[in-house]
Amino acid sequence: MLNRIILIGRLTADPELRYTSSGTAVASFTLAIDRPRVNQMGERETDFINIVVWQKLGELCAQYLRKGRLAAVEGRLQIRSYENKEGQRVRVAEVVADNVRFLDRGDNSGSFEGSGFGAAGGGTGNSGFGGSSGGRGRSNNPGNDDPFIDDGRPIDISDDDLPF
Amino acid sequence: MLNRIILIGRLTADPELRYTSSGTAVASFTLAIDRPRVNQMGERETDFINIVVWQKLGELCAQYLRKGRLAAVEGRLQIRSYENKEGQRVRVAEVVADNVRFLDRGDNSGSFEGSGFGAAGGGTGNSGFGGSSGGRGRSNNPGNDDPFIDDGRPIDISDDDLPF
Amino acid sequence: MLNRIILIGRLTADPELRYTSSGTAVASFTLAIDRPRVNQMGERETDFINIVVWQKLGELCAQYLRKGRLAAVEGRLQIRSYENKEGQRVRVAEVVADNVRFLDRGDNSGSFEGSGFGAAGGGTGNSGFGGSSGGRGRSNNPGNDDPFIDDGRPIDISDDDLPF
Amino acid sequence: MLNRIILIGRLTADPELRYTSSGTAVASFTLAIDRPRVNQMGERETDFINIVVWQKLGELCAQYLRKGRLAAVEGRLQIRSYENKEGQRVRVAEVVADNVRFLDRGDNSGSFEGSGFGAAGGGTGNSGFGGSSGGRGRSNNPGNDDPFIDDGRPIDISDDDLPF
DNA sequence: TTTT
DNA sequence: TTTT
Repeated sequence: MLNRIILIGRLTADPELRYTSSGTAVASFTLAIDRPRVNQMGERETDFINIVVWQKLGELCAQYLRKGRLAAVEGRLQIRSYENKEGQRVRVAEVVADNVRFLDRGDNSGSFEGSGFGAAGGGTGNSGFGGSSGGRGRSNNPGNDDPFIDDGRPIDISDDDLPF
Repeated sequence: MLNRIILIGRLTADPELRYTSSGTAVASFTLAIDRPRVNQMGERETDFINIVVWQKLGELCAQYLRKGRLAAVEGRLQIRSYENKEGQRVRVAEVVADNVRFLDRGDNSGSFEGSGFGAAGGGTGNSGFGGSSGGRGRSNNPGNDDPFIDDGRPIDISDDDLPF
Repeated sequence: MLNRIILIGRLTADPELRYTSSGTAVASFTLAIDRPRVNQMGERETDFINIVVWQKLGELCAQYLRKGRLAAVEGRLQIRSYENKEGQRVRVAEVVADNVRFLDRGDNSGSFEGSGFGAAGGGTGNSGFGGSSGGRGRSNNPGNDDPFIDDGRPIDISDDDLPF
Repeated sequence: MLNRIILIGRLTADPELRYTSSGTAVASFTLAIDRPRVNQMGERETDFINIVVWQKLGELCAQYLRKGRLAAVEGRLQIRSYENKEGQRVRVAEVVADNVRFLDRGDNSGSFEGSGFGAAGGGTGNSGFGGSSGGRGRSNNPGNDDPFIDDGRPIDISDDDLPF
């Protein structure tokens, strides 16, 4: 009935941008978020939360966000379930973002100012990607050392994953 | 830096109430939440999200919530990582709730009215649990058929899991 | 940069449905929300928060919500500033909702099941209003006893108020 | 039943720190938050939202936040109603924060790193106020030129305003 | 101005 | 009354 999450954290790595077979952009990255309190051993723990951003907003994330940057993400928690190569059901939690704010500019930034959903709305058109625009896929990973496998994300993104 | 989630959904089963070795109560249940839109195949999908509630508020959940009930949950998304019996790292997503609202009374309800954090705060005293108040543990599960194993939750809850 | 509010409360009265001069629907109602704790005098206080819902979702609210009903509202807090008839600047806080959930059915309800943003998106084509579709306006209130005046809402809703 | 708001914006001025007659700290400031879209006239509008922060977290805000700084605020929307000197009822909306994050350090900052609720919890013992710790009060404002009057905030904060 |  |  209602599913809303708001996160502020730092990217653990540069975003990855991929495209579905029909050319829809999807960016993914992980946000590191420190827990508010230290645990029993006095250590500060961190949650690493996977974020998925579709379409133009995803392209903006891939363009402007970088490892270490601070971002605010607003979206919906989604539990995806798939079968891994050992035939076991694996459940993956990820946040499907519909609003992302870039909260620091970094040291090397130019005149770019904020962005996110608003900017995405006003955008510059759909950038015209062809079908399978060179993106990563099994063929690019013959050694099967695809980091997404361990990670629970499918090698190829199908249009069935589209949330809209 | 910030991690806040708000959910409204229905319980897939009655809550389970357990106790840590030091006697702290912890309730857990799963919320079924329909996605706002149908997918490519025109099906309405559902996310099943595990909720964990500590202390008195957990006991209130165990007492008043039942399978099928509608509840609002407010908390923090936590990614717990542990090693399963095959020695693989498994990541479990769960929401640690600090506020729960009971949104329908059910047919057989008495005069009970609402609850959640407020009630927990003002509550009626700490209900006097002894140290290890009989809770479930490995000793209660000699056959090792513990449903929590498949589920990614440890058989015994240790005090290290306490979020406060 | 980010402005998100989620409320659950009961309607203090039936929603009011009006139309801008160009025929856009807008519903408004007030939600009564009890504070989580009692105050110094041991009284439970209540916040009365004005909600505004545009377009089709507004029409659904007007159709299904009634005084006393429980609703969840998700949106943005907006501070509107206008000049009253004494020439003073008045600031009005209201929540512009983009998601509303109907959380109880009431006693006399039929088979209606949930709704809100999802339903609004897929909707039944409940549209096609003419210009000023009979709505209330100054001409309907010659005695100037319009409750909206005291309330800080303009007598006529202009298209300038549209948030989209 | 539930009332949660999350905001990210910039302070319009330095926070003000006051104390109740019993010595409880309360900080207040205003957050400027741009609306996500431009209005009919193509202008970007801004909401100015008053924030109130009690106790130690309020003192941290007063210590570290300054005009122009970016902050994330999490709390509850409260509608306070009082009678002004003309005898009219005035309603004031404000957010009572229970979590504040300082999102930029500014140019002249030292080594201070983040803060907010967590820091407030573990804090550095910044306490020990006497009864009426020199704070402002009517006696300090014989000329009645108190800026809070226009603002809708009472001249003296009474302990009745305490939300805990 | 208010809801249960 | 306002911030970048």
